[in-house]
Amino acid sequence: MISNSSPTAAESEIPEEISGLRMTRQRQEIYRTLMAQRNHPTANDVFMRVKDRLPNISLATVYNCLEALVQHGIIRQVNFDRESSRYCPNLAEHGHFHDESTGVIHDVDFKPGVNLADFLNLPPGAVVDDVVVTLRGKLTPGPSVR
Amino acid sequence: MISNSSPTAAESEIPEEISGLRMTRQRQEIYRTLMAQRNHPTANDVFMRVKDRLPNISLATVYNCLEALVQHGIIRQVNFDRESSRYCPNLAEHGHFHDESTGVIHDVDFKPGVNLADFLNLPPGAVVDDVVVTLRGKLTPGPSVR
DNA sequence: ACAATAATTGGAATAGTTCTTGATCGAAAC
DNA sequence: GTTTCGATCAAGAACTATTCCAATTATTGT
Repeated sequence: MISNSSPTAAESEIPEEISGLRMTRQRQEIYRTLMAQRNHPTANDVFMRVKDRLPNISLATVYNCLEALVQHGIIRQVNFDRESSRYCPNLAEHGHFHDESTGVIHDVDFKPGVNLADFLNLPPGAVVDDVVVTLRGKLTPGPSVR
Repeated sequence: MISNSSPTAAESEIPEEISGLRMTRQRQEIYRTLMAQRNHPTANDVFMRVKDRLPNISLATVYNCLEALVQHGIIRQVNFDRESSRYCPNLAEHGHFHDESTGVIHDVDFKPGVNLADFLNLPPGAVVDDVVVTLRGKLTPGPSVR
């Protein structure tokens, strides 16, 4: 559901400037591209998609813009093992499930109210700033209820 | 505790052959190296450490051996973002906490009896083969009780 | 509009890892 | 004991994703 769904009008709103980040044409188009097709594209995927609207953009700029957006908390960078980084405009804290049959990456939300310490034996004194949860497996068709 | 602790005698036992993997001198030494200092070394770290005993080993062989050991489930490969892969002889399912102040990586065990579905809204029909949990943060000294 | 600052480009550079090739090793057959 | 054959090893080349660099261009404040 979440992965690859179309953005709502509200989600597509691109602020003129966010906490000191200049919203240049390139950054806008890259952000728009991520929102339009939320299937966790790589930098190169974004590069190819955004060329439609910005034929002169360079891959370096795509990397620069993606990093700027990540730094300002507007998008998230997602890594699977040592594969190319992927980018995701879902800002809610969430994990990812990589379906090995189709290659599709699904967002996985945390159940509300759960705490890290509920299921992990953290080292004493650990203050956690960032949590990454990545799952790999298969999505069985299963009996679809309708 | 777990991270960087010395191995017990039992843990150091290196089987002659495991599920079709020939335990060559190089693979033995690399495995021994991982067990001796369990602080999640990179391939290059392993390369440098193992040169003491195998002065002629090549980095390519270290990569080959590490991959062979990973493929046969004898060690685990752990990745942090796009940094170099690190290798870990702790086979128990566990996550990692990366202490940003010291750079030390601590193993983090799952609490016994917890289930993925207890804290994640998995997509329906998902069969999870592999779970990666990575935490980033700081280890505050805290009031040490003694 | 103008100066100052920041972003973009295209190509070169880098780092980590994988690939290729020929040499070597080891187990089993002869 | 020698031969055979596949697996492993070493060295370096190649590859890929990403970053860096220097020159150009865009954006913002005055």
